[in-house]
Amino acid sequence: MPVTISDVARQAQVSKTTVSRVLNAGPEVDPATAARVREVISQLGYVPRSGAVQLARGASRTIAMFTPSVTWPWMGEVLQGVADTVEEAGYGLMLFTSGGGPASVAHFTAQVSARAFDGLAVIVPERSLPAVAEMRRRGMPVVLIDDHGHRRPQLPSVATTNFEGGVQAATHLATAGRGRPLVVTGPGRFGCVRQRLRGFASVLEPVLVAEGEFTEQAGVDAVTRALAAGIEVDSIFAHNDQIAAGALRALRAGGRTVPGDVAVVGFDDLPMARHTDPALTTVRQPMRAMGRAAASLLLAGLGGAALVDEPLVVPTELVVRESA
Amino acid sequence: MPVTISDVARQAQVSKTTVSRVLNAGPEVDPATAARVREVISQLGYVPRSGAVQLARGASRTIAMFTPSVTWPWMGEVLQGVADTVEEAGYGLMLFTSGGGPASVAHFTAQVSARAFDGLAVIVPERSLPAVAEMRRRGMPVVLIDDHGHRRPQLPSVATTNFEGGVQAATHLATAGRGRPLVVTGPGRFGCVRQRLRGFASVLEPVLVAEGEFTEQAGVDAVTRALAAGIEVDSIFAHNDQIAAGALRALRAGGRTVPGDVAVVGFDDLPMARHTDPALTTVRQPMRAMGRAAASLLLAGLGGAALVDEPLVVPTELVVRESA
DNA sequence: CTGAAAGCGCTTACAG
DNA sequence: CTGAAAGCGCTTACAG
Repeated sequence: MPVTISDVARQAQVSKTTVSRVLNAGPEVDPATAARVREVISQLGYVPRSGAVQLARGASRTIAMFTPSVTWPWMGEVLQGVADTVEEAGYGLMLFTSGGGPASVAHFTAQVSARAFDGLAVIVPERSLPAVAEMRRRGMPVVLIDDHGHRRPQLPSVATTNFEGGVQAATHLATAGRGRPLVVTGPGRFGCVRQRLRGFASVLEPVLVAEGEFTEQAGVDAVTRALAAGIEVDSIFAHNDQIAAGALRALRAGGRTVPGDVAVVGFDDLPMARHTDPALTTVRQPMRAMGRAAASLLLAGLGGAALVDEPLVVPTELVVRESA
Repeated sequence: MPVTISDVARQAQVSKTTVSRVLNAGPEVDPATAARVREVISQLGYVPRSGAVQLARGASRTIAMFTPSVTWPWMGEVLQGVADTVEEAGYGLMLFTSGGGPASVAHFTAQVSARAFDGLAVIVPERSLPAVAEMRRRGMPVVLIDDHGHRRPQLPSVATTNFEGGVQAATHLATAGRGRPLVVTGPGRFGCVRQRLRGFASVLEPVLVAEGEFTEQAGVDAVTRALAAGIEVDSIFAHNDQIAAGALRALRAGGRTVPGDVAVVGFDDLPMARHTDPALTTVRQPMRAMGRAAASLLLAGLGGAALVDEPLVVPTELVVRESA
């Protein structure tokens, strides 16, 4: 029942070859013939079966995104950036998650082997990095979306300006006359943490540093401890918005006003940053733009462009709200 | 270079038919033969090309999710639920967005016609509902994820208990001795709004009602207005967490304590609900479970089960935190 | 400019 | 239990 290329050919009184040619804008077809074929195509509502095209061409015009989880606060933005770009190119997008453990990874790996897609955008997979590198080695075009400031010389990637983000935060604070900052960082093993700190310190010194997890509780703890120790600071640079939210809470509990007594700057610009009280001034990570960039890079690679291992860097941007 | 079924057949000294049979657990194959074939398969690392299988079988073992946007606060949860379920079934998942307007919808529609996937999970598409109904009519299995309490008798769907959610909020408040509630609703055209309100009022009466958008600003406005009018309430039921966040802010600005003077209950349980101050007590919409249910329904439908139009209902759940 | 034919890599009656 | 052959719906040299 579904219409095939043969139906179109018959109806238009040409060969399947010719139909295929007008479909794919192939070598010149007689304009009149082409018009007739196009007429029949739209009349019959013909759309080539993607499975057939895929088999004949050896390519699926589909790319995949592979990520540990899709529930992370900023993941929607990345995904939307990838989805928009992929769609504009007329490609399909497959989504895979590694959160289910080895079974998930195996499922994904099988789809790679099955050639279900032509290229792959990956959010730093920690554990499964070797697996991804292996896929690349076997010829699967890959680009990493690097949210942790890791350097992966062996893979093309898109990253953001963590050092510069630290500079932006510090400059804003310094301009406002703040000179006694506390920096509440994430775990030091992350490249982004070291870079943000170095950037910040390059503008504002000396800085007090408290290292912790990337959680709200860590922010509460660090600030509560500082207050208890009698350490008086006039500003806080939190390495992500959750830490900043915790800092806000601890400051309020400690009777400090924000930004009156203490100015607070976060990092990421999660959706929740607008909902804290006061609304958070923060260094925005351009997650959607990174998603777009990754997809563009990948698409360009599929189009024949060389995929270089030098990371493509999308800049951070300071978003000024009420907390600083 | 990539290994095909022919390679396996040759190496195992059987026909492609036999290889296919062990691959698909077809009619009994001699155990010894099967073992030998399996041996060769794993030795060669053979995985059937998905495009070829798709063409030969007329099915892609892939389902699609179609949604206006992937950046909505709870969308990650839905998507994760769908992704997990689909993965467990060994299916692939394609993702499409309608946010790009007509071009997006056209892109998606083309993929439907191209039979790029076997079934479809859809987040209420508002505008494009007719298009989706049309797809269903043409034989594409569809299940709706109904986040707005609409009734779509013509399509299978999964929904949640909006009425019961209202009951849960009211019961919690009533139990705590609150008797003068203000309900800040979303737009009355949404079924979920009417149901939540009716559920609430069935327990706690009379209720003051303020209707507005589903935004934080709407919450600020409604509560600010009420306070200015000298209306004294001891509790607020907000129809989503953003409204609740606005209410919290307005209450603080008005010098009221929460939950001391006024208890506040939200709806949704967005990630931000833990980060408000005080943390929000709210009626949790089981978005991940709804995603799982939708995918399960769809998969069952592909397996031959009848897809009934009666909505599958996943219950809400009250999450008690600090605000009430 | 156009077409016949082979081929992409599987699955599936049909025979045996 | 096993295989030869046709078929799924396209694309792509190769001829003309």
